[in-house]
Parts: sequence; C-alpha cells; structure tokens
Amino acid sequence: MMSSHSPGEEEFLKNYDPGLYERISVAVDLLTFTVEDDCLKILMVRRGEHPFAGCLALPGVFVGRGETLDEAAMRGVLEETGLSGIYYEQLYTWGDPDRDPRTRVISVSYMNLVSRDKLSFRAGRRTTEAVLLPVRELLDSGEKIAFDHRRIIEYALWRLRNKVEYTDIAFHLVPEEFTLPELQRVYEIVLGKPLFKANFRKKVAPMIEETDRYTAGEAHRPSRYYRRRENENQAL
Amino acid sequence: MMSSHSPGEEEFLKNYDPGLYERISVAVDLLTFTVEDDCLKILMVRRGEHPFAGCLALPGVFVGRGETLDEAAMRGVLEETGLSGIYYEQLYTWGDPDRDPRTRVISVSYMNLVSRDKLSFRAGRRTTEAVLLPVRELLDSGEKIAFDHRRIIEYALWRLRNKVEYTDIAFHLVPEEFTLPELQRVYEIVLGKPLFKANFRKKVAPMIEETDRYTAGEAHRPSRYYRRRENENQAL
DNA sequence: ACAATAGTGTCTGTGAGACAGTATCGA
DNA sequence: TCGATACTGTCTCACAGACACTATTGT
Repeated sequence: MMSSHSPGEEEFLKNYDPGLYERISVAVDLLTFTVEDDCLKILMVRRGEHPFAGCLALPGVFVGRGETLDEAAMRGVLEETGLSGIYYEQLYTWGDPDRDPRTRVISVSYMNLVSRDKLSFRAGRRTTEAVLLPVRELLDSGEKIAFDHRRIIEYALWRLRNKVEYTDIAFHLVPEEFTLPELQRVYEIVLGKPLFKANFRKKVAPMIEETDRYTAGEAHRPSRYYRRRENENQAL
Repeated sequence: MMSSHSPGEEEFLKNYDPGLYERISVAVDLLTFTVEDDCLKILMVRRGEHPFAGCLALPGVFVGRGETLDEAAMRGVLEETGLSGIYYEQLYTWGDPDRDPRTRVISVSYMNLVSRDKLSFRAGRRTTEAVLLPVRELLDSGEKIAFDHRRIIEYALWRLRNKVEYTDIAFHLVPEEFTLPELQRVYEIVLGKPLFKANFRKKVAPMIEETDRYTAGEAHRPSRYYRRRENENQAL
C-alpha cells in the first residue's frame, strides 16, 4: 500500500534531528498463558544469542514492514506455537532506553490465552527452544530472566487476574466445550483462591449455554458440558 | 548511561534485515482532559504543517534519545501546558503502518488529568496553537481530526469513563481541596448521567478526609471542603 | 450400600439505588 | 420568612458469600 518514499517523507527527514530523536526498533513480546496440571503456565524461550544468552525470555518478534502491531503479534504466536486465531490483547508498551543493551528497542506486550487442548498439538518452527513453565514457580524461583521480562510477566499476571474477575476471558483457557467444575478450577488457579460451587455457577450462568453432552466413565455423577454464550456484552 | 555504540550493537545491526524489519519513529500522543464550564474538555493543537495541515490533532512529541516513554510524555505536557507533576497514565499503542502518511510512526498514547484551576495559568511554549475543546462536541461535530486521533480520543474517553467508576482518578480533575457537590458534578459530567447525592457521598467517603474550611458568600448553606485521602488502595 | 463428585435451595450480610427528610446560608 | 443548596436517615432490592442439602455415577 505504502511506497517506501511517500510524498512528504523527504520533508519529514529534513526536519528530523538525529541528535534529539532516534529511530527505534519496535518489537512485540508475547505472554502466552495456558492452564495445565492444575497450574497457570506461560510460554517462554531460552535464548541462545548474546544478550542474556542462556536466560529465559518471552517469545517476541520485531514488527515487520507494513505490518500492524496486532499482525506482528499473531505472526509471533504462529511462529512459536503453530496456532492462529487464539485470543490476544495488547497490554502495555515498555520503552526504557536501556532495557535492551544492544540498541533502543521498544516492546509492545501482548497477552494470549489458549486452552491446553489446542496447545497440545503445538509444533511451531522454533519449538526446539520453547518451554511451558508454571508462572508462579518461575517468578518465585531466582531464575534469571532476560531484559525487563520478569516485570512484564508480573504485570501481565496482575492484569489477567483482574480481568478474570470481571470479564469472561478465562473461557479462552478451556476447550470450546467444558464442564463447570473444569471452568471453576481454572478460575481458582488464576485467582489463587478457592470458590464456592453454587456461587460460581450463579456468576457464570449468564455467560454460558448448555450442551447435551456429559462426562462419562468416572466413578461419580457425570457433569454436563457447556459452551460459551456468544451474545451479551463482555466488557472492556 | 548508554554510549551510542555499546558492545553487541554491531552484531545486532549485522543480523538486521531492513527488508523485513524497519526502524520506526516512536511518538507519544497526549490526551489531556480537564473539566471546565460543566464540560469535559480536551487539549488539542491545530496543525500548521503538511500532513493534515489546518486539522485539529492531539499534542505529541517524538521520544528522545535516552528518554523513557513516561519522560517523553511529561516533556510533552510541559511543553504544551507549562505544567509538571500532573496525573498521567499510559493508555494504548497505535501502530498501523499507514497511520502517518510520511513515514512509519508508532504512537504511545498517554492520558493526563488536570484540574481546571491548575490549567488556568497554562502558558507553554507552543500555546499559540493550543485549544481546549469540549470532547463530546468535538467528536460529534464532523470536524476533521488528523491521523487516527479521532479513534484514539474515543478510546481514551471510554477508558476514562470506565476508570472513573471504579478508581479515584476523577480526583485529579478537581483542585486539591474541593467540595462534594463540586466532585459529584465532575463525576456526572464524565459519566454523562446524574447521581444521587446521598449515594455518591457514601461511595467517596472512604477516599476523602475533611478539612475545616467551608464555602462562603453564597445564598445557601455552605459546603465543606475535603481533601483526597492518601492511604487506601486505589486499584489498577 | 458406599465413596466420590455434580449440582441445587436458601439464609444472610453488604452495598447500590431511590427518596424523603433536616440543616444552614443570604436576602 | 423564604428560596436555595448542603447534608443525613432509611427503605428496598439485587447480589455475593456461606453452607447444607439432593442427585447420579462406578465399584
């Protein structure tokens, strides 16, 4: 759509003072959360190259020519997980001048949520390096994390917890069809506290619709499968 | 702190593929709100130069060398209004590749709130061009707005309304000492709906503390001045 | 029959919403 | 005394929290 020399660019560059302003690299960093083994986990990569070599880092890509930020984020998710069409949301932009020791890089962080069953057949291009780690353990361990990524993770975790309480984003962490005990467990894991069955069901009732399917083969009463209700406002 | 050629920069630039990735200009755009004449107003500038000349636009600055995003935003506010130390908050980052016809510019938007009394002695360097406009009228009028700034304003307005309902940010729109009818009016203007006196007072009670001062000289019962209570959690 | 988990009925306290009442100024 | 606005008391109702109860499977 845009030629590399649009009308006005010369004028722009003429007024551009490199001593005051600088051209900056823009990256998106991806915070991909899922729930597995009763645990909130995050997708990380282990760096092989110079800055912070050997450290864990968030997966990320540089924003490409002609690409929107959202497109760059989705490309990153695709490269890292092989998935497309998952939930994503821009979180915050981190731009301290020395956050990357190489050159000035500004990072636009995106949160992605995916259910563990979709992520099960993950097989991206770079998956050799990718690891799925329990967030809480990762943050509590002294493990060194590259750049300012530890802080970014803390922030994303805080936002996720907030939004789970007043929106239905947690639905993106379970399969399309899910039981209420299953969904409740996800809420409890993210929020870090137990919930009452009856209250939980009343709360999510307007956001779900029944299916005809039930669990089977377990030594107790089967539970009904539900599906997310499409209509309704889901706020923020 | 950082020299312009830190160790690793050469290696970084060697791997850097300009066909795929590009160096991008990063700007901050400022959404400075205040309340005046029973109206929520926003600070805008009228552009003199090429892209969108003559159009209204959000004030903004390019991020300077060695500057954090927050610092750039505060510098912009200072240049535009002469003020420092006012409330600010990063909102969202806009990066569509053709949002600026000159070259690729990514905009990190910041919301600033200031009370009308502080803004009264505004006298920045570029104020010749600055105007304070009622937000609702501006958006409803067909007036052409530069770049994607109309959308940015819509978003900021939506966020402001949301946060006013569950935080105490509205306090930044009134002077340090304020009466409750005054504060209530600000809430009503931002939310666009009338509130009940008694309920409003109960809601803000934990966030304020009394002073000994009262209004005087008006033909009715005087109202007490309050001050924002420092302690307490103010969420988000 | 029993263990185990799914699912429901209902009491209670808290807080928002609505409205009526009282208080205190200048004229 | 009166008009005008500040401030308070209280009723109602919706909803979150807590807990006890019923339901349905495999063994």
